[in-house]
Amino acid sequence: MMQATETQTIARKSLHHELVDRLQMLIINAELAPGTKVPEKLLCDQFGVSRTPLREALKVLASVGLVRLEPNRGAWVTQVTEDEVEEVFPVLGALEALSGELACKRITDAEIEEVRALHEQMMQSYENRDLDAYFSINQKIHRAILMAARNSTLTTSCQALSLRMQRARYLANMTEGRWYDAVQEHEKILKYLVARDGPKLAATLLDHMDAKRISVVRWLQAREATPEVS
Amino acid sequence: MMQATETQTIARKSLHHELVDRLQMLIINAELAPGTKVPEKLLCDQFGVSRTPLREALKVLASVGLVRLEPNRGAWVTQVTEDEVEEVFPVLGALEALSGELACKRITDAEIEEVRALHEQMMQSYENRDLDAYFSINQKIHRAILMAARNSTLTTSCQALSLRMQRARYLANMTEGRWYDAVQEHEKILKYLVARDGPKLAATLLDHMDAKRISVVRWLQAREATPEVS
DNA sequence: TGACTTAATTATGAATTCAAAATTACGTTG
DNA sequence: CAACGTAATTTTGAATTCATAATTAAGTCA
Repeated sequence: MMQATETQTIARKSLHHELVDRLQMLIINAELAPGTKVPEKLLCDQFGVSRTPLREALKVLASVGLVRLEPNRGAWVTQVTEDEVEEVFPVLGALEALSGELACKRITDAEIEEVRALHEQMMQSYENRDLDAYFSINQKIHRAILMAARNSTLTTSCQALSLRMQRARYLANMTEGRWYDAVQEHEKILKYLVARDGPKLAATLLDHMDAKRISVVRWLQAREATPEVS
Repeated sequence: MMQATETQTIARKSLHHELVDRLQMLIINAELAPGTKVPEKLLCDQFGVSRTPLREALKVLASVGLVRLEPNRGAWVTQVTEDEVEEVFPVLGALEALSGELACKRITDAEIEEVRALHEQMMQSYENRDLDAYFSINQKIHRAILMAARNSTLTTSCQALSLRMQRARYLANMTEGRWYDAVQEHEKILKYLVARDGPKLAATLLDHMDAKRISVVRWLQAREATPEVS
């Protein structure tokens, strides 16, 4: 009746587009380690593609800052630096604040219920001290608010910057105290979303992002002071 | 003593990077018309390059939304739609507001003087009803504020979105009334920058962008109602 | 003539090839 | 044996080639 769906899935996007996604994943999960060279040949073999589409994908990744292209020396996975964090988080904050603002105007009751459900799941993860689950749900909440803003340009911009900050689980570092604070912030986020109070939600998201920035910078600084672990 | 600088300049960036810039220019100046197909072969001939680097450049341009890639049907120059304008301007507004906020914290007295000089030039252009000069200087002012914010991520994000809105001189359409208002807004922008009043500057830039959005949408709507001119 | 097939042509996506640059391996000399 | 210089190897950037999909042109039949 129909071909295997996998064939369709692979055929759906062009090769280079598929590769952009795959490479992004590898970089975010630090399977391609920050600061290392992108092993072009190896990846071609692994994905079973030629260098042409892979290199096309690398150009795209370079344009969003996930890799750096050095003339005649290939592509290198970029590292998250303190300077970069200080730059990206304020921008991300402004964009998330806008998403909150817009979401309050456009979100449906059903969508609010979805966020509430996610929020409760997240709280459960907090109780269980299950950091992986907490982060996964956390991201879903932010994405849900972004979706409710009904602005694909905003979505794209936000996600591009988020990706850069998501690398190597940098965000997964939380002290007990920071985790508690983050949870409190999320209570406010839900409250203002339910109340559809745009300005207050925007302000809270901005604070939330700023607190995250401080936490990440602190961790990077501690990391820097520590001798490199293999 | 040294090679011709042009050789250096050409050698500095890779071919695909150079092509990204060139194609961007062609699209912004509508030499590649919105809605038309990107003439791959012709451009290769004109630039004297093979398809490989040109196609790499097209993938990058697609990722920022200046072209759309249709599977097996090539690259098409995207059109500025009303929906897109309604999406992009709020995001650009949030980013410019942030740039104003940050600029007030970081701008030097010398830089403020530069902006003031640009502002005066722009006013002169307004007196002379020289729209081209006005727009050129206008952009320089916004860029100067952006530079003063000292945030390259913000700069990149802003410029990517600005590019999309700059296409085909859409912004160059102004009624006499809108032009007057824009000039008033710019007086406020300068005033708050000089006073280093971040919040007020941010708010003014936001309003400025919103007014621009309305003006552009109005023009697009009028355009839509008009039978197509060659 | 005008709609529909089918064949020729062209354009696209991706693999391959090739020249030039960078890296590595090796040998030489102080 | 350590530093330098040179040759072999690998990698990179870009041109070329090739299979396939899309478009155009030509031919057929009502």
